[in-house]
Amino acid sequence: MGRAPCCEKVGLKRGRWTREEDAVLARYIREHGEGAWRSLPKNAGLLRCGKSCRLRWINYLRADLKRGNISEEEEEMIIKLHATLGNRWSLIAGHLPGRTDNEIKNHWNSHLSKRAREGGDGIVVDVDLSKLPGGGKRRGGRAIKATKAKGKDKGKERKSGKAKSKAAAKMARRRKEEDGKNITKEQAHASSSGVTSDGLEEGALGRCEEMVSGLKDQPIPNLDVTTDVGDSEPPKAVDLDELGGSVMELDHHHHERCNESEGVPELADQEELGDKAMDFGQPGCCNEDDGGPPEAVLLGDKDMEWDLVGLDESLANDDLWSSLVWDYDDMVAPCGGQEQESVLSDLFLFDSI
DNA sequence: AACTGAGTCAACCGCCTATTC
DNA sequence: GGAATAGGCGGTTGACTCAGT
Repeated sequence: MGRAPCCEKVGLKRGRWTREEDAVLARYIREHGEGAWRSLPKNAGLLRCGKSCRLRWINYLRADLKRGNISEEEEEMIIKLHATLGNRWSLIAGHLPGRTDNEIKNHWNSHLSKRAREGGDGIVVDVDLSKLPGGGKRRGGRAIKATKAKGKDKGKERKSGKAKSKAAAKMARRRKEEDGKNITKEQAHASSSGVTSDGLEEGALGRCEEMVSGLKDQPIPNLDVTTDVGDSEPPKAVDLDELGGSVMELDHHHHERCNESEGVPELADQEELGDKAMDFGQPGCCNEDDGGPPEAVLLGDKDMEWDLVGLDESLANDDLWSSLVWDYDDMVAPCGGQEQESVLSDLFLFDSI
């Protein structure tokens, strides 16, 4: 009964990851890059499921993670995005630099859901998906990433017609099943206000994502890095132009996950970075206990909070920079966040409705 | 000091889509 | 065209922590 496990689980270790395992995983990914998760444990010598490795990397070891408490600004953003997107945590996380879907999901379930139910502060963008083509729920699935195409079927952005209709039939069946069930108010709201089908993503929400991308393309007004980075500090936008040819010196004295014997990359690939050279300073200093202060990234004489394992990779593939799009100082206007709200409203105005 | 209940969060599970063969 | 595989997602679980009694 039941489906086969995602991988051979006999003899695999489960539960919390040890620091040694973290180090092995981080080093392997630094050397070989992300991907091939299924074969990764074997190749890296880890007694873990590939999925577990992926989760560990994404939720904990990745370079651009922002650790510490979720700030009030971030909470506001989560509430607003959730009102629009529903439980699509990965999408929400995509708009909160340094936060993972798991982290946001946990935070939501532990306190924000209650607060959202009670207070309902923040904007709610109501979108009745039943009025949209294929209004329904998108679950799981691999995000389409051009970079992943690697030359194979690059133009094939969506399913083939047949596969699509097959999946659509499946979804229809599923929706029919769900229609027969009693759903909670919250689920209903999420379903009606944000969750979407493939069709929608090509349409209205797809445009929404385009608008987000559009924002990303906008010149980011200022590089606001501080010397005092508390846990509650909102994420900051980074303008590469501001960096100019400056050297980013990465201080990792307090890196909580880096194994001393492994170290961190000393210098990112100059070709990848152009004139933005990165000096990682003394490699491999950090093997401290959990809970150490956040990482500092020195930009000339300025510090900013960051975690550093694999930062070179993030820089190389632009993921890091492309995710740093929200500048809260700019968005949260003195007049009570109206500007932020207007940005969000703009994001979710569907002219097709 | 011992117990308990609530809160937190890392990790797991099962299902999904995309891609490859 | 269909099966197999890989990877991504949201939901759920359970270990752990901590405040309250």
